[in-house]
Amino acid sequence: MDNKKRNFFELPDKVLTSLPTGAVKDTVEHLGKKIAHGDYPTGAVLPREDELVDSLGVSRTVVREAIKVLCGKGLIRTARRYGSRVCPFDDWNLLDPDVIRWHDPKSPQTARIYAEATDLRLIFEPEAAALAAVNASRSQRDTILAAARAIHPLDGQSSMIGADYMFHATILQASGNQMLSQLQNLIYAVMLFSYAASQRTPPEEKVARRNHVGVAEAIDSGDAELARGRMRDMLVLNKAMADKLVASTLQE
Amino acid sequence: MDNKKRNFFELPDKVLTSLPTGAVKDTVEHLGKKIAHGDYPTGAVLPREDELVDSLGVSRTVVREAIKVLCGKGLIRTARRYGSRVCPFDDWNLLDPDVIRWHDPKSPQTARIYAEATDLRLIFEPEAAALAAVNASRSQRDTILAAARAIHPLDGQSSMIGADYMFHATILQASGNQMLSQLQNLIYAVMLFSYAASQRTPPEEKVARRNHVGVAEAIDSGDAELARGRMRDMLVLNKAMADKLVASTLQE
DNA sequence: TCCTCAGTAATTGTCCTACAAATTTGAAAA
DNA sequence: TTTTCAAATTTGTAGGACAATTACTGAGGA
Repeated sequence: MDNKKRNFFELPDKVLTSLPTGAVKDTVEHLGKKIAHGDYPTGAVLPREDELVDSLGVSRTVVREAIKVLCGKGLIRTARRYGSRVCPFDDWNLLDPDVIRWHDPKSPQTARIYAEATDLRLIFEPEAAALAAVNASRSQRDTILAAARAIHPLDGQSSMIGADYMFHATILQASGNQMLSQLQNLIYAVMLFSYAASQRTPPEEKVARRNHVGVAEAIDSGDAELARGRMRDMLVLNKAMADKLVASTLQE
Repeated sequence: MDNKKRNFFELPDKVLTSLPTGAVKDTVEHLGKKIAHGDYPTGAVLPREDELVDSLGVSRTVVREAIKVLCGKGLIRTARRYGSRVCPFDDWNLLDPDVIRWHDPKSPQTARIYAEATDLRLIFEPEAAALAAVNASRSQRDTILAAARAIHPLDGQSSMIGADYMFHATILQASGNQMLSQLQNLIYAVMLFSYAASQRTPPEEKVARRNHVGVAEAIDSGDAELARGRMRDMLVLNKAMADKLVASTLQE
């Protein structure tokens, strides 16, 4: 079966703000990113609605609907005569797909967030792998195996991330737990960050691929214990690299 | 120190939709609950904006802003000439505090969700306890201990839930991981469901209290391994009860 | 100088109307 | 039966008016 396409696993280029394409979506994205990037620090007041109308070139209707969406995600809070203030970070819906996606992968400020996300992965993913070993369907097992084997450094970074993401996302889905499955957004963000922040060396890539295949085979064989252990080992290694990366990013 | 107030741990009666109080918030809550309760099944089309204007007695502006917020949480999707359809359940932001809160604790339909949430708790709470044993501040350890000891069946259900919630929420906060901490919404929802669906017997309550205090003392002593183990044991027991409850709820 | 209090101004909240854009529907034609 | 095209319908955007709330200002008094 050598005729299988190399670039099989595509990155989800289309992001999924469930808002319809249009001015409101664009405005939400624009403001959401600016806030997540720290352009407006905690407690800062956003420009008035009128000013946003002028600067963004949309109607007040659009500005208001966008602001309401951001309120719903906990990023800002509005009050009459006061304006729109940026909420303290604790109040943000950090697990919201959009909020996760809006963090700037290239910003050192968000390195801390990715460190926490990596810790979370270390908690969830071994269990997800164990559940997947039991619950995965035939086709899911195939996808996981194929994705693991598709991690070829030769194919370019985009293809690698695509396969890597598909591997982890499918395991979460195969766990059979829908809430667990939603954490794939987190994994995706962590991946973008780590790929953006560091180039892995070819030997590291080779190890990564072997580890992924090992996990996939354990899941395929239905061995929950083995799958959990291998996933944990892989992520521990991952976390060690992430911590080193975060430390170097923060000290700059 | 017997003069400490019994009803010390209050339930968070005020819900925290970060939307300002007003017509928009009310409309979001109204529609969000109806959708989460299954009044509009997947793929169903919501009433037109005009009809909502009439039936809810608010302006179209308000209806539209509310709908946009719900779009942002993945509950619905809008299109010109088509209306607002309810998205498939997979697309909902199941970890959004509001979405979690909107599930009807008394509906048997949502029992499945709470089963999944209970599984999730079993995954992350033992680790949170272990982290808390290491990272908790002095006052956090005190709060955890006090909350565990405040689980008195005599004080009434509301007070019990309050103490129970404070116990688990403080542990998550003390873990030092902000994303982990946000899962306290999940715990709160599970708690409301289980307390609403079943009355625990006094002996069960006594066991529950002893278990909580055991975890709290392990955290207080800084023994991460012990804390993890005790939390897991407690939750395994909890899950057994939850599964029994879900089974009986579903077969009705 | 500092405090109190009432008035004023500023900002978001709600309502309304009008029109644009897109897409389903249905009828007409090949 | 299939294709094409027009019409009707529903959400999307724009913009204006006023209400409600509250931060700010300044006058007056202690």
